[in-house]
This record gives sequence, C-alpha cells and structure tokens, in this order.
Amino acid sequence: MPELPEVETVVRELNRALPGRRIGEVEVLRANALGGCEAGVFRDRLVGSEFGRVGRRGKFLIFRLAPRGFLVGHLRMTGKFILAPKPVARLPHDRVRFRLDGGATLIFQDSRCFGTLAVVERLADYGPLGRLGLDALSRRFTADWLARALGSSRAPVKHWLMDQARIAGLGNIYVAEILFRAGISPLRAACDVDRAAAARLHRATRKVLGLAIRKNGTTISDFRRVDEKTGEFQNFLRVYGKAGQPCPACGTAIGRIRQQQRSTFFCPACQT
DNA sequence: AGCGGAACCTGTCGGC
DNA sequence: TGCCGACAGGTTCCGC
Repeated sequence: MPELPEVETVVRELNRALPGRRIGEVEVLRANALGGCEAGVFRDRLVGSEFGRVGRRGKFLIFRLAPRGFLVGHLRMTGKFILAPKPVARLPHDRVRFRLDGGATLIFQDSRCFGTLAVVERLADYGPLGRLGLDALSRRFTADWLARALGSSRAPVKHWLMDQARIAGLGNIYVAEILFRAGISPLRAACDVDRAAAARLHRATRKVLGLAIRKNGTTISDFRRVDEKTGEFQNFLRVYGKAGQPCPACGTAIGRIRQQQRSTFFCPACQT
C-alpha cells in the first residue's frame, strides 16, 4: 500500500503526539513482523524507552528512542500505525501494541503480515536502510542527477523508478502518475530518457509527491492515517486504476499492461 | 545487469 | 450460495 506520501503522512501525524511518550508495555500478538527477533527480546528492548521524533527514509519509518536506539518500521502492503488516545479493544489484525504513558496506545496493524518492525542500536546496523538510494524528496535528487543516473541503465524506466536502490520512495501508483505527467512511456529504456525528458520526469516527481502529501496520501482500499481517516489523493489520480477510461488529456482509452508482475497503467497516445 | 518466477500472508472481488 | 482464480500500494531471493 504505502509509498512515500503515505509514509510521510503517517510520520507527520505521529510527530504531533508521539514524541515524549514512554512505552509502558509492548504486546506482540504476531511475531513474524519482527524478522526473526524473539518477541520477549523485542519487548525488553522497548519497554521503558521513550519515543523521540519520527523520521522517514524511502518507505521506512524511523522512530528515535530515548535514551538510545531506533525502532524501524515498514508498512509493506497493508501495514498501519494507529495512534489511539485512549485504550481500545484489540482488533483481529493488531500485530504489535505499545501502551504509552497517559493512556494512549500505538497499534501496528497489518492484515497481510508483510510489514516489519525492528529495534536497532544504530541505523547503520540495519541492512535494508543501507540499500536505499536517493530519497525522492532529497535535495540531492535533481534533474541533473536523474538525467545522469538514468543513462547507465537499459531497464524500462518504470522498473528503474521503482528500484529503491536507485530512488527511494516511489511505488506502483506514483510511478504511473509521474510517467503520465512527464509524457514518458513506462516501457521506454531508462537510457533513452534524454535530458529534456529527465527534466520533465524530475518536475513531475516533485509535483506528484508534493500534491499527494498535501492530500494525505492515496487510499485505494487499505491505507489509513494514524486516526484511521483515509487519504484523498485517490481523487486526483489520472491513470492508476483507470484502464479503459478516457485519458484526461487526449481521450484515448487508458491502457493496462503487466511489467515485472505488476499492473502498469498509461496513456498509449500521450506517453511515448 | 536484469528478467521471470516464487515466496512472504490475507482479504476481496468477479465469474461461473 | 459457494468455490476458485485473479489481484492487491512491497521487498527479497533464486536461477538463468
């Protein structure tokens, strides 16, 4: 489910209420989210710690802990962090629940059980973060950087943009929207995106992500904010999920193909 | 380097 | 109504 805008939405909302809260109890209801860490060990590392600021790298959430360490989370397809101001009854998809001082509860819910949580001493210790490329909101992500980086690969540009080791944060929905706005076919080889097209791609990336964050992310079915409200960017999608509907720019029917075992939506006339 | 396929696990939806 | 397959916003691993 969540790509950069959804994770960013959750991070911003958590930062309004989480920093300064002490963890009183940790309930692990399903341990496979912990990546092999034993539930008791996970609990012991967290109980008594205090949450600091929450950050993000790509699609990972990073919770700073005091006096030390970090909780690193990934929502994968259906993960959610719900922050309930008062104690609430357990729900079927609750995986880990953190009871906080003051009575609030932070709940990690995940119907598909793909999401992950890990406690680390130093972020450098956590391999998955080290594999990430440039964050799509990083200041170093520029049109020049993009034009140069694209040139080294013959992979289809859609695949290239979704590779977290190159740019971190983009997924299937936003890549479709970005390529549409840039007028670039998802099938085009990355190295065939010239300087002018790379500039359009860069601009579209910043524009789509910025707008999606302002709209609190996209809810197709699962994504929820920390108060369980939906996002609103689904109302602004131009091609994702719109196979057969007229292209908003030219009226041609939006196409749907498969690339890397994922659905790709695009306008076969506008995107070349 | 890069692709296809499978795996991780569950829920939902459409067709018959 | 019920069963079955396809599909879902992500990542990783394996073989070619």
